[in-house]
Amino acid sequence: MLELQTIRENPDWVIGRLNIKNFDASAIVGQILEFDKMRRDTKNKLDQNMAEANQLSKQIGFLFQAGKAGEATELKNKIAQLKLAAKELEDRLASYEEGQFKALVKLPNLPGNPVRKGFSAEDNEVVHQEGAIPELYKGAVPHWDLCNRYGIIDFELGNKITGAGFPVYRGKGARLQRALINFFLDEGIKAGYLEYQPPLLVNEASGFGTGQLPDKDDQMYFVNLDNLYLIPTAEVPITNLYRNLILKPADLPIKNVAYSSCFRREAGSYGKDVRGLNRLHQFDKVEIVQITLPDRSWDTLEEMREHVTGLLRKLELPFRIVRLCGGDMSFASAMTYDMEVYSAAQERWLEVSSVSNFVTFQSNRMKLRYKDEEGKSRLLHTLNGSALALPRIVAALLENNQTETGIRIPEVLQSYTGFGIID
RNA sequence: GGAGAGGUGGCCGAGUGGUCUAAGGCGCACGCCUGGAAAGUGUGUAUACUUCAAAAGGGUAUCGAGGGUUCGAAUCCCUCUCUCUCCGCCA
Repeated sequence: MLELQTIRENPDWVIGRLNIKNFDASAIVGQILEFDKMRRDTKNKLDQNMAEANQLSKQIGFLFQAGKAGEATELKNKIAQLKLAAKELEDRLASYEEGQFKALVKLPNLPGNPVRKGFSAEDNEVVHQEGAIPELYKGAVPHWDLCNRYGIIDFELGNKITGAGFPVYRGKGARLQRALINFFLDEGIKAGYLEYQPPLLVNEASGFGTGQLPDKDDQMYFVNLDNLYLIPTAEVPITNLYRNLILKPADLPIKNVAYSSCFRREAGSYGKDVRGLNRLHQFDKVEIVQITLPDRSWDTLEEMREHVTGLLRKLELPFRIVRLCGGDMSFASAMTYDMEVYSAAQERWLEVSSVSNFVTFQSNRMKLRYKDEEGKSRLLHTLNGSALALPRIVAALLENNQTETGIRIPEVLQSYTGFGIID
């Protein structure tokens, strides 16, 4: 949620920035300013009204104590009139506040300075690429065929017990999952992150805090009986740990890492994008989250990008980093780097991580603040990134490392897997 | 699932209709005291909105949430919610 003050002070600038995200904000910004004026006018009237009523009430107390019941009755009538007016003012104030809030949560986050205007993934800017694209032997196949051949991931069994998008990992496939999770967590801890294990279900307030609710609730699984949502990413519970807090600058930065299963309905996806491990309803991910002072967040974004880069290097995967254009960025993000690995048998880049700076967008929703030198409350900045999401890493590892005699496991993982080849 | 007890400031905890502008304690900040520290001692210490050019100051709201009674509610009534204890079930 954007800060009201920003919109109030620079409405045209806000509209201009949102244009980079191809979002026409002029009508909504106009609405917000209109509601703001009415809200403040009404609040002023109501406050004056209540101040008068409060004062009269106090006088009645004294009059009763002094035994002057007659004068007290007179005042009572006066207060009754004030109350009547107050009720009407209160109702109006509430409707203005609601109108303003509803308009405010419709606005996406403003893109940061380096973000370019663009309409789709085509317009994203490749800022880095490294690692040799492997040349596979003749007869190399996509990962879903490999999974089948070596019996390590069973998509059919998942269909049987749950449905499409819920694969079953088996034998060395299961072991590889566990190895990757441990490797990613250990690397996070080495980089100074504190490990957490969050709940996999969250309440509505948490969904709102990180920006999944309202409006994107059709992307989350919902547990009807208890009004809980299955998390689409550990970002949601881990960031919301700090909801409604005022932190001390000395506590910052907060650096957390968490493994969790992630659940996504992925409504509307289809085709080759969803084949095999490319898009799942349930998958595993290690997530890094940072909370920083405002002047640190852009450097922190680069630091997090470096961390993820290091992981991809150690896994010996060819990868590239793209800076998302305005049109491809998420609702809540101010800037996002996508990390993509090359999947040699599918001959395409697969997104395995998204590292974003949300600046104050989430913290404003969560009321996550700190005290500055003057003792004023200010919003903190939140960031997060996948480090890393498993399925597409597994897809790339399987495809890129396949040989005629089996699938080679990268050196760095072998102490975790306990084996060097899948055959 | 059943029964009961609770939710008060950063924390603990008092408060059953008007001086609550929330006692007291702990913690924290800044002083005093001290050679330095501890102890002692003094002062200060919630959030949001709003008013104001700004600062100072002021106003309104907030004692889990929402509604109600009343001139007046932390306090009385209703609904919801969360926590704890016991029973049941159970990894």
